[in-house]
Amino acid sequence: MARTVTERGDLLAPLAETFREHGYEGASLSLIAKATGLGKGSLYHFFPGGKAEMAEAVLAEIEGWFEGAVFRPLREAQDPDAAVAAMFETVTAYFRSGRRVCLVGALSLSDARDRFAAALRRYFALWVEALAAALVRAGHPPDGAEARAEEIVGGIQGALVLARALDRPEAFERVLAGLRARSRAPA
Amino acid sequence: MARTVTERGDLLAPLAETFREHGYEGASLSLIAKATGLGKGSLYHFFPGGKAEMAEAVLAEIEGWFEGAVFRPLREAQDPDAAVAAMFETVTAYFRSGRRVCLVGALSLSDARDRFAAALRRYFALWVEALAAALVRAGHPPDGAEARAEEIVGGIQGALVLARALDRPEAFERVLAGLRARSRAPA
DNA sequence: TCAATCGTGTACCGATTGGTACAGGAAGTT
DNA sequence: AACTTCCTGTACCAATCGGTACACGATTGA
Repeated sequence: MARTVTERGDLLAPLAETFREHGYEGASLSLIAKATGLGKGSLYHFFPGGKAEMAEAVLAEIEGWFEGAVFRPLREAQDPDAAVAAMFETVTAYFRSGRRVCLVGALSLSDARDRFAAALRRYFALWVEALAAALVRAGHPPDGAEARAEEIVGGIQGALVLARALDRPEAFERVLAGLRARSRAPA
Repeated sequence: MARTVTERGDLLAPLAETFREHGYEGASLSLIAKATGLGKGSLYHFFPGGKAEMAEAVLAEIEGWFEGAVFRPLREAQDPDAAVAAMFETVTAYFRSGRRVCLVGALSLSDARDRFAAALRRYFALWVEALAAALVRAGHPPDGAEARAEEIVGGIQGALVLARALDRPEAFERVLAGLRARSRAPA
């Protein structure tokens, strides 16, 4: 049979997109096979644990991407306010202005939440923690910083829900603009 | 065979809970049968359209409940600021302080979004519209009112995502308290 | 009392699910 | 050239999916 020498890493992107579009339960193996162009044999070769292992791998890759592109800059940037601004830009691009679903958020509301509870919690905990630290360094009062960070991270997730339900991507950008304005350092 | 004379309306509550817990795809007919205590024969007697008709009925009932308990009070209350406060209390109770999922929001992120697009859009559009009207009557500047309403409704949805992912219901109440504070009439 | 209607459970349908088994070809090693 | 490892597609599995058919019992009205 033909051999294409696929790398496991190359599968993560189409896998993620399939899970985003159809959810965990809805992403059937035949859909996954179509998206990756691989048969079941190859899929089970790379992911012996089946669908669950595929989803775990995707979640790990997402967390890694956010760690490098969002969380670490928030924690370490020299100008924390600029880092917060960059976060909004990065997130807007990542979610395609509200047209793309957050897989972590979608899984959190779904049936599969319990199965991936640890990964889901870690993703949001890291985000809130990093953002709260940046807000404090930018001059926000420390005691309210975590609550404010939760509000912003939650607000982004809610904006995705709203934009998708209303089928109006501009609502996403508008809500994010409001969140950004309010995250500026207070006078 | 035994006849229990079930009413169609009595089925909506267990149906809604099943869809909330397992999503649309995940709510199998056997789960639904167990939750309602009815066999397939009875279910298809009340809902000839099958699962899709059950979900439509549940969404219609949810919209009706929110119309009476949330949307109309926002539109018609004599004290609009008190109506906004009441909305936060009603919503907190309805979502069991973040332990209960918003079915409309969850469906919006799921595979089933396209199928129920009209109902999902209407629910959120009604909510944003009613809230924006209340904010204006409470003294908020009219040009930013819809954006602010979107931010609040989205914020509630995001708080549900966050509380569920973090498995920390108090995060829901904390975010809602912040939203409430910011929805007060400006000086 | 008899017939019609309404609810109901069970059996069944084809299709699809996630997962396994395996044969076999391509590439690399010796 | 023989051998091994890796990757691949196909065939197959039991289980479950949403949905249909239908027969039976209870209720109701005449």
